Amino acid sequence: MNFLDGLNAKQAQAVEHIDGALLLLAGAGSGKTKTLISRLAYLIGAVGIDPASILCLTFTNKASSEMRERATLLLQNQGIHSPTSPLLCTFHKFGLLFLKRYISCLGRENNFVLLDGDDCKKIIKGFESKIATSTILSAISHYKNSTLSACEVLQNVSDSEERKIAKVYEAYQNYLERNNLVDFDDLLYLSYLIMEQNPSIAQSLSKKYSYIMVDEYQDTNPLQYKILRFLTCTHQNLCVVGDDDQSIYGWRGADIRNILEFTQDFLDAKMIKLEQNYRSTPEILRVANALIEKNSQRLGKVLEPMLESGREVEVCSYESDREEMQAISKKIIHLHKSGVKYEDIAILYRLNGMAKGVEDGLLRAKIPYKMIGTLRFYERAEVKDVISYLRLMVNLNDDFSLLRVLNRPKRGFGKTSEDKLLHGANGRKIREFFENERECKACIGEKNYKTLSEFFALIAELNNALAHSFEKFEDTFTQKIDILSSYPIAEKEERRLNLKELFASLKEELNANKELQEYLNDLSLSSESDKEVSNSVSCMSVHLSKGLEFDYVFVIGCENGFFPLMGDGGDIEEERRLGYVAFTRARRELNLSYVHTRYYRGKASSLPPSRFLYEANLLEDSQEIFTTGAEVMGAGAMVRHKIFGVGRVLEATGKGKEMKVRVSFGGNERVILASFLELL
DNA sequence: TAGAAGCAGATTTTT
DNA sequence: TCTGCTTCTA
Repeated sequence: MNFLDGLNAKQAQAVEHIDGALLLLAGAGSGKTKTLISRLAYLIGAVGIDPASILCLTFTNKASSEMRERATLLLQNQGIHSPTSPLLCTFHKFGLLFLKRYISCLGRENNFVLLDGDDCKKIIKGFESKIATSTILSAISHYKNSTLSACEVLQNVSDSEERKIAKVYEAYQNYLERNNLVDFDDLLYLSYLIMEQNPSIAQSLSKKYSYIMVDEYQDTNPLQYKILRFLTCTHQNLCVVGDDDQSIYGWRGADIRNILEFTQDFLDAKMIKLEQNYRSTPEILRVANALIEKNSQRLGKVLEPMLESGREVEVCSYESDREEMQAISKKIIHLHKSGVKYEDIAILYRLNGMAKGVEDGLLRAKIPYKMIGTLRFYERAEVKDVISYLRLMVNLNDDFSLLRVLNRPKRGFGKTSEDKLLHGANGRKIREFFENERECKACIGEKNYKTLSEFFALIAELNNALAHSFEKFEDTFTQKIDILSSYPIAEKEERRLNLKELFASLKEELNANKELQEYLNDLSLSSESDKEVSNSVSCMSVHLSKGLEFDYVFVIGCENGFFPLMGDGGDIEEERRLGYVAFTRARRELNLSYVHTRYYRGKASSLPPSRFLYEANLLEDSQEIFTTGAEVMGAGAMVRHKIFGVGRVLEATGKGKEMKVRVSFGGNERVILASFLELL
């Protein structure tokens, strides 16, 4: 058997570990995915374990499909074909499958509708409150991910705001239950509740899945941890893979203690460290190691370079963000001319707010680029509109979808009428209210009643068309519903393409005999229509870059305050891990830059270089730069700048930290924040 | 009803 | 600076 081919000793050791808990601590670029896939194939192909008893959980669809494809290929190459296959999916998909089967334990029907973040926001807004919906939503999410019910939260509130939020949580959860709706967190939270209330279900599931693997274990939250505990209640065959140094979702409830304490949590758990890095040059790894070493909460590992030496990590400073992008554009063009493909280059930033400047800069330099993560496919308004129609076709009682599209395209049923309708329905379903013809007419008027009636007829017509054929359905839809009518002409073409894509995917799934309802739930679970990046520079937040790699990486905005980001609730260790993730994306060259004046959210800010640059030994003597007595920098004074060298002050404006000076460096004039200069 | 104008608020976001 | 919400006006 050749399942161990091409693996190093540690990787092979992990693959051959069969029974008992295993923590595979896999540093960036250490062949984590390869090892995981080899282990999956090994269990099936070499050990002879029934694939149906293997469960493999990931966080993203991308990760699970990649694993599925590569493991299948590996097994095929070994001539192994099995009638069964392992369950390989995201945590949330697992929750969805679980609820489909067991939600009846909570007295609910299994035709529930899965809500996305937008829908949840709207529901929350319905419960009037002065607190920001985003605050409430993230609090509720946090409660669910900590397995706290509204009731439990209410018993432990300490102030009035918390109490209000808890009340909304209670109302929200009741609402979801009444309407048989489920949010993302519920997929796991309700699954947890069911297993907690029905130990026999947990046990039988644990027996069914006697080998469990979890990818990106450092990102698990307490809820996922508890579910894993249920799934392993009859055995300890849990293999988790992760990197404590790449835990960057603490703010979303991920608990780094899950990975730090794994070997204490699971009996006789073994830990194998993968520290050999096959991705980056020694120069890049030296910098990444130096940075992450400054963290105290870690299991501890050092990335060992396997590649040959390359160029030193470059640190550049510029006067403004605009100049920064100009310089980076120049470098990119230069790289491209020397044969580097655009798709091997990435620009990373800590804040999405910096994306705009990056885009402008690349546009000006005529460099093809791709902004990743700006807007998700299924979050686009026109896509959501169509989805709402589809949802209504499945469930006429879905009032959210109804209210979203009743007046889209415009049917003269505006906010006033909507308010009347809701007020009149008084908690009843709109459909139900509509059926009480006389009462409803009296409430919203003849004209609106007719609109509503025609609307319901339209939904019925769509259903009839779909029953006939998909083509008939698509025809009817496009003819009767002009979704794009209210969008500006400039946007229409792109939106039309999105709809085309949506219809194409729908057709494909329905042809594969999928139910419309099933399609809709899966759609909510799938994030991006990952079009393959070809011939363009990738631009994204550092968070989104996790798991990706590029030959050339530019990390912009390395200013103290932006990266690390300082704000309340800021966690310097997590910021540092974020820096580590950013640095370790690079294979050949890493370029870090900071600027003296950055325009962000319409305001200019002048911040010193990132402390990470000092911690990674890329800059020296932070004190000297920060603490120069700016007050004495009058005209004529001689100063030194880290980058521009020695110059003479021509003019000084502002006071203290805000003080700026105009300096001549050998004839070149620049206006610089005084704190960046050293007085000679 | 629907578009315009005015005003607050704005990390990171795998599902 | 930009978005999304509320209020105002034709």
